Amino acid sequence: MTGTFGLVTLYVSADIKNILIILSEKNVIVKQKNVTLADVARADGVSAKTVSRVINNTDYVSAETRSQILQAIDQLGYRPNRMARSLASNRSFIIGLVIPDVTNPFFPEIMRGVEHAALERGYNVLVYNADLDDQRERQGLTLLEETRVDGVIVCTMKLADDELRSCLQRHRASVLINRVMPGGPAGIVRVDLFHSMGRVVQHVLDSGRRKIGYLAANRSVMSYSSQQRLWGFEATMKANGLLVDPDYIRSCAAAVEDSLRTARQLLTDHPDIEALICYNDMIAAGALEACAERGIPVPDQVAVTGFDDIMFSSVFKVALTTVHVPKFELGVRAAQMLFERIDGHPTESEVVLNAELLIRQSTGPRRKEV
Amino acid sequence: MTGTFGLVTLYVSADIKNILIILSEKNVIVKQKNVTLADVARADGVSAKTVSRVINNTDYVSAETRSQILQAIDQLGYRPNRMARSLASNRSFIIGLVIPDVTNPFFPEIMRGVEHAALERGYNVLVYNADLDDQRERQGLTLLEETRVDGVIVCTMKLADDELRSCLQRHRASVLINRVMPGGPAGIVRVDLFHSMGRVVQHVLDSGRRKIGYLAANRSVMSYSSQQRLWGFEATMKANGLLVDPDYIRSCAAAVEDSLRTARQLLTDHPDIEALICYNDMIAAGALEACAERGIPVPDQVAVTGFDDIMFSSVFKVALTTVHVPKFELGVRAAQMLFERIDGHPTESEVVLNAELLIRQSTGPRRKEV
DNA sequence: ATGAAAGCGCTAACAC
DNA sequence: GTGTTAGCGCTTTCAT
Repeated sequence: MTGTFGLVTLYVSADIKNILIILSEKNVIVKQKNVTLADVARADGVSAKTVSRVINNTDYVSAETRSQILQAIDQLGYRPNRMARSLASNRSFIIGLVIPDVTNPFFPEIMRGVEHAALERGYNVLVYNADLDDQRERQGLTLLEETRVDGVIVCTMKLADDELRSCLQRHRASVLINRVMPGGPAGIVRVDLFHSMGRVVQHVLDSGRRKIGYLAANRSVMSYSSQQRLWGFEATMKANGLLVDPDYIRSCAAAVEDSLRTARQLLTDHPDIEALICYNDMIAAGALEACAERGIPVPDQVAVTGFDDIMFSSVFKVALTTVHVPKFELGVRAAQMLFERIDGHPTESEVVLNAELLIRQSTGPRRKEV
Repeated sequence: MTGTFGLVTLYVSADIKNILIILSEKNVIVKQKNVTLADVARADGVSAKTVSRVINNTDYVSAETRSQILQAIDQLGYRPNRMARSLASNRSFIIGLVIPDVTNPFFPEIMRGVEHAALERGYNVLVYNADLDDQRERQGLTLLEETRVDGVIVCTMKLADDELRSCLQRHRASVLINRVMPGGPAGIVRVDLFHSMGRVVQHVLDSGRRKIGYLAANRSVMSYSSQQRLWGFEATMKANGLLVDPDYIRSCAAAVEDSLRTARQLLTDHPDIEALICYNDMIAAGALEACAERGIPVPDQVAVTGFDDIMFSSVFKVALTTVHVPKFELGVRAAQMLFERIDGHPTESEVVLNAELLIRQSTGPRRKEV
């Protein structure tokens, strides 16, 4: 083929589809696109297998051959095709991570933990954000299966036990974060949501408050995590001889806007409320806003608590009392547990990490004179 | 093969490696693992290609055959292998998204936009979080290349122009968010960072303030985005006949903790400061904290501004004046632009979306009596 | 220490 | 409408 581009005439003999022509100011670079293992092998006069040995660091290859191959790889701009590699080896070195909502700062921290542990082991992480939609949860799990990831880490979701179990069953290995599944195929890494919420509630009751509102997070179905926290609340109330009026429990989406609306309504319906216990920090942010709007002093009149200890909980209108959950660590441990399972040597089936009550300004003694 | 498990004797004739035996309380389920297209075809007595037609919805297949195949797929639990599919078709239907920091709520919103647009087009999104590390940025771009994604969307990063250009060059299609690259291979979707920051500064100056501190975000290298915002600040100061004292400009990591430290120091060094202009909302959160610690009233004594309008900026100690950036939209447009490029019909090379000054409580008239 | 051949699961380009 | 034949780019046997 002959073509004239500006002042340059190119003579190209190879397959035209595989040629990449780069024109910069002073020079013309003709490169082959889609360079394959075979191309590298050909350039070096060795077999494909030898090149494969070099890029995978398996078996011995003479130092000389190796460096020559490395050089050719660099020169040709070769990048191994992961798809082909996975297909042939039946291993993708990718793990999947399904999270319900990236916009909740709780999950990005888990992501970071998973990534950290994965990178260390030479794995890559494919993150799927379900965006609070249970249809998307299904889609994510299916996509990851089609991608033939080596394993999946799933954060607490709305999928029912049965469906989730059968989804996980289909994966080579799986780990659940903050969700239990007795007799399920998955490893479990979690904190004790029930008792942690209990500690929050006890802390609030200890300051002499009795009329307690609860802001729950649930749309259609209640997740395991919503359930545990709510039960923790109820159990602690009961343990203190207090009745829980169902009208003091409201639910909303785990987002600032929605919880603000819900908190407003609750405060209007029950102006005598002395504390707002929230499912998580995002909801607590809305609760604090609602109090601020109404000029309700926190904690002098109303105490507010969150859960998770997201990065921003200390800079809210009032620094938030919450439960510090080791998010990064949760991610790291989940990944490690997954690798054990991928390798076929699971040592533990469940790990419970510590979560600690973190007392800041949004709780404390009630000042009656208000 | 014959094996005795408990009371059950199994006679299995197929390849033992491909058998999955599920023992539940009452029954034994023998399933084939790793079901392939060929298995489905065999079960139905049709050719592989016909099955392929059904799962891809290409060409016509008689309704009867189709429903039979669908049934067999369901019964066998078949899941197409994306790796094999990509390898054969040279299309992955995956796009890559590289973001610098998931823990900054700015990026999750972009993610959602990209995902939204991608899902609509049948694409999946592989997110790579560089975790504020330029080495990780490289790794991400390389991983995506090895994965043979159909295109990449890259959010403003620290990689130098030359290196980024050559990375993008290697991809089939690419779009940059909030970063320009003249003559580069990538499409561009951005907001006008320079002028938006200018508007923020003008707004602050208009309230009569003159001693302005600037909290920049940069570690080793300044990103395009850091640069634009800083320049916007400097240009507006100059346009108002004000000198910028370099010691009023400090830089820190874009995280609450670090900006708190930096803001403290700046306020100590220059107690006469009247405003803190921040690179983004996360840094502004730290600035507000520093003011709160010192009992400095905002905005009566010091005004504080952010940039991005992250979800939490309205619930900070003082509701933050900031620039509302259409994050979701940025993601959607970037994805759409990428698809045009993947399809080989790019219509636009650069799109500039509107960003608006959002005035909340952290700015306003200075109250001299303080 | 290196190579040859087969095949991973799928799609593409043709047949029929 | 449906089947056949080749690969896609790599790893795996098994040779040598």
